[in-house]
Amino acid sequence: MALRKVVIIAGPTASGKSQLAVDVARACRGVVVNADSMQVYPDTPVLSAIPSAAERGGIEHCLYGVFPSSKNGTVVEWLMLAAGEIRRIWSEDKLPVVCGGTGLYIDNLINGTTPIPEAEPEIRHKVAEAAAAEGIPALHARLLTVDAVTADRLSPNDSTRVKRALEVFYQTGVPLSVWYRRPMVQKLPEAEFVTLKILPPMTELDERCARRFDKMMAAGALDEVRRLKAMNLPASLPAMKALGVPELLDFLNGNRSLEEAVGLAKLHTRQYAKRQRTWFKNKLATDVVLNVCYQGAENIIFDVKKRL
RNA sequence: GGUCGGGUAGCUCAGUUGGUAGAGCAGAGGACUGAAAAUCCUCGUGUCGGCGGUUCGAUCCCGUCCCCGACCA
Repeated sequence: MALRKVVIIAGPTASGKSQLAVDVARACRGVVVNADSMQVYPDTPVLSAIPSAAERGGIEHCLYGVFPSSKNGTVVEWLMLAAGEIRRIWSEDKLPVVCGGTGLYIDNLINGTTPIPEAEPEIRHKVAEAAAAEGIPALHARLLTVDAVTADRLSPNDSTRVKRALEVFYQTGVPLSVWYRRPMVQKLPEAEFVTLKILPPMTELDERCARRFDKMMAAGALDEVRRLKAMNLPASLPAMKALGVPELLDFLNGNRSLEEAVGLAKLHTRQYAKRQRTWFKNKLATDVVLNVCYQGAENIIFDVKKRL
């Protein structure tokens, strides 16, 4: 099987990855593929920083806004779509340039996932109800009786993972830790990844996050949230958790001043950037590292190009 | 000017019936395989407003001064 190249561009929010992706794509006959868990939803283009037509500069982009905001998208669904797009791009003799800030998506694309049957909605619902009624530590105690290995690994407060582990057990009758002993399956075994990460110092990111949020406000972020609010979606949906959405909703509902909402949104953006930085710094093997935010640099493009 | 509250970690505050103090937030670092812009873990010495006094010992009690807030003049 011939190896095919995929360029991965990873970095924290506001580090300039979208621009870098376009520049790489332009230099290498590329198509940009979104790897961002929020940019898959179409209703917050401003707040989730989906590249505008001008920013795309005539380069083809895909997987932006592909899920309705009412949907609870998952990594695996994204992986299937991404694998499909990447193969299509190859078939057109072009270079896939995967760009995004969601470490989990990129990690799973490169390293694969363990195939586990999907939990039925009724089971997920039951677990969610139990969590609300009894609290996460109680669920963790229950997990301990059916999957001690996973329970030991997890904090009793880790709602996302404790619920997931229980869902898997209730759905399949097999503990998650047993599933994880099986080999991971790669969605694109024929791919060879060229990985590029942007890791700017936090001081630089801090400034850029704040400035960018001001730009988002000027670009109509508040109207965007007003429209989203009118859709009446449950607050638990991922699309409702995009940075800036909960904060601006609080303002629209009269629960905090606009100034306060903006301040909090900037803070949360910064904290998120920090988490992304940690993931990419420690967990993502990398071919090329850029230690400042990308603002155009030919040598980086050249560096990527010679690895293709 | 008077009375009453307050002045404790970067911020908001708790507390010590006198044995030099602790939460939340912020900050730093970290984890991460099906909601991941999610979720979680670790990290807390600061003249306890200043100066005196009482005491073996004061952030805590007393005096005095300074600052903030409310009310009364």
